[in-house]
Amino acid sequence: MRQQVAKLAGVSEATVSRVLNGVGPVKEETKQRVLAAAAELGYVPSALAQRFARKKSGNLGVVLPYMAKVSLFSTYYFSEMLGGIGSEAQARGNDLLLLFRETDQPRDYTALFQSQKVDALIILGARDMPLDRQSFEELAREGYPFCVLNQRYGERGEVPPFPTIDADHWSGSREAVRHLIDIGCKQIAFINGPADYSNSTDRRDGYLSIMEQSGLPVQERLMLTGNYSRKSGYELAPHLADLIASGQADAIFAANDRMAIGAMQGLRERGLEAGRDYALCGYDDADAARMACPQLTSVAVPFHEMGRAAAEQLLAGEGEERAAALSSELPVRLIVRESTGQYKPQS
Amino acid sequence: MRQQVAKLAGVSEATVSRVLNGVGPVKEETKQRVLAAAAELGYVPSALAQRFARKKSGNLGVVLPYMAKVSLFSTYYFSEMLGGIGSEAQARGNDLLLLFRETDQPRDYTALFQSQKVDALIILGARDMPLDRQSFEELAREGYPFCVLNQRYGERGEVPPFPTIDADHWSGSREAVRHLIDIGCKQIAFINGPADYSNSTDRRDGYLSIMEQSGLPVQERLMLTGNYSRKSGYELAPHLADLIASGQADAIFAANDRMAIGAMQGLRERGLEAGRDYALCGYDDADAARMACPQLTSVAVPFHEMGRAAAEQLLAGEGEERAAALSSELPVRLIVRESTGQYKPQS
DNA sequence: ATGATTAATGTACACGCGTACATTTTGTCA
DNA sequence: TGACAAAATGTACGCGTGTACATTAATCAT
Repeated sequence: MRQQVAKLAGVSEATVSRVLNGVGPVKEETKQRVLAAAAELGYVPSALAQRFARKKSGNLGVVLPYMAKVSLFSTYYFSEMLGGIGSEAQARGNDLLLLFRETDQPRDYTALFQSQKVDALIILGARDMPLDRQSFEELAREGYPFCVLNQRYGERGEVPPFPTIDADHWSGSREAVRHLIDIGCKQIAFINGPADYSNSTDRRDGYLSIMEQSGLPVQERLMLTGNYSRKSGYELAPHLADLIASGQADAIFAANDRMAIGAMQGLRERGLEAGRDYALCGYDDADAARMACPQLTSVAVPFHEMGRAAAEQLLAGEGEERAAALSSELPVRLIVRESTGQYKPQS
Repeated sequence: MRQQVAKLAGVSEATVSRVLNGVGPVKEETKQRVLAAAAELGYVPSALAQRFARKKSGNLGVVLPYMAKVSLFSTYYFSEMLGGIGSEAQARGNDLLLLFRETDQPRDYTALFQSQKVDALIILGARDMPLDRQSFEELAREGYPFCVLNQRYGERGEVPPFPTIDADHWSGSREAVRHLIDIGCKQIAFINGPADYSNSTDRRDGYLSIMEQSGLPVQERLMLTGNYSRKSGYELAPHLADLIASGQADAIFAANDRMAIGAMQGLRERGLEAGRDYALCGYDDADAARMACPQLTSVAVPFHEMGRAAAEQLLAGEGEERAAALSSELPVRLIVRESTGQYKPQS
């Protein structure tokens, strides 16, 4: 096929290749002839052969947990990140390879590189567990380019053991709780997610930090745990209702919007309304926050930008600076809506 | 690398290839020697070279509209389908190649095949527009394996001009409206989406069909149009509020959950509550339906199964039957919840 | 024991590109 | 005009597989 183009243009195959790749010195007139011939014959180079010859797959792999039935994660979360990754990858001429990982059944990431299926890897929905950590350490040891999103390893502030792009959930949590305190709440219940997400521990630390800083006592019975699903928030409602009804809680800060909405629904069944009987703040600012009944005060996380930044960092060419490692913790922003906006605790 | 394995196992490279691919007769003992040698050396075949040699990319392409800022589509919709496609592709050893298409800027689908980037293609979020149609007709003409999801071309009941997998939205719409009629509603407003989705026209036809069948007059002023976004539903609220307040409407059927929720929110601002002052039914049964304030009656669409079926159909090997074309219209199911369940119109 | 059949393995090469290197053409300066 | 550098193009080959075909080893029926 390329041969036919070469013949039609009256040049060698090598020149065809040079023209199509814009490499090496080529006479303008020759270039036009080749281009015309290629168009004439409808020649499209085989990406398979190109990649094989270049020894580059041209693929950016994206690993995401496969949520069979229950979706613990918000689809918002992933589609935002995917969008960011996709736009950057596309701009740089890379394709996106989607890799589902069954939960607790981690894929062999190194094999993805060894088989040259991907040139770089972005991992979503990772947790801080021995198995995950081990995989990532191996990747780092072998020097493969990869990046874990929205998850931190190692202590906050320290230089991470491998590339990650996270958001500043500690500050986000502080801002959320500070807002609750600002509007007069004093007994703030906290629904966190599983501790094997740094997301969860960071939010807990932020909560504890601002509570202490504000001179409010931290009470064990106000610290609850769900699994980031709506249902888990819903199931905590009976307990929360007791706390609120007995005056032991006047606000709820949930580690994500889905749990916040679940709790809200459960509390409504018990006659308690967010924004009236208690203040409620979620996290993530998913579209669900705007769909909720009293619209949800929440913390907006730049998922899209996180994805974009990760892709940029991984696909950055030779010429570009690798200044990414610094800003690997992106800022978040509190969005105040009805679920806290109209609430006034009866001090 | 493969050479080293061959040497270590004391065989030729061809035998290594045979063992690893399980092809041709190989003595058991030889097989074990080769496997041991491969494991010993940590040999992983290059997918790049394999695909090049086999002239198969091993990729199933998935085209989805890139929603820059506004997300007209529910992420639920796409992530469900993606999940279905992914599980089936993974089971068959294919990779998923994600291809974003900027709205109104269609990619050259044939080039994807010509460049051998994909072996088959699934298209999500397509519309019935000249540009889309043209692309698909070309694909069909060239004989490339592809499938359009949740969109129909040609008349209902006719054999489609190219492979599609759709759900029976005509019946879904009928069921939804029939339910509204069953609970006593007589003046049912209908918020539809843009007419260039067969989804929309099918729902409209279903609406008209059941209204007529039930002897209810169809009134122009009750037929509204949004663009499937929450906002578009919200913006119709003033008009809807007038209709309801003046007794000209007692129910709303929205073509998706997001518009339903938008309308519900707008109506709430005007003192009208779904399930109390009017009945409300959405469509899609997205997770948002369960998060909404009165939980939303909706029509569940088997997005996951649609994706799975499409992938199955496209990746079906030689041995398997190609019995898919028949059942290209999957059934949907009405899910009754609070937004209609408790409503009793004052007849 | 011998030929015929089949199993097991080896040899050789194509796949379609990119590119190092060799070669030819063009341009420049004296 | 000739010598030389630079630009333009051609030639040749490697990339790592899969596999058609050739070859050798094993099995079996007679």
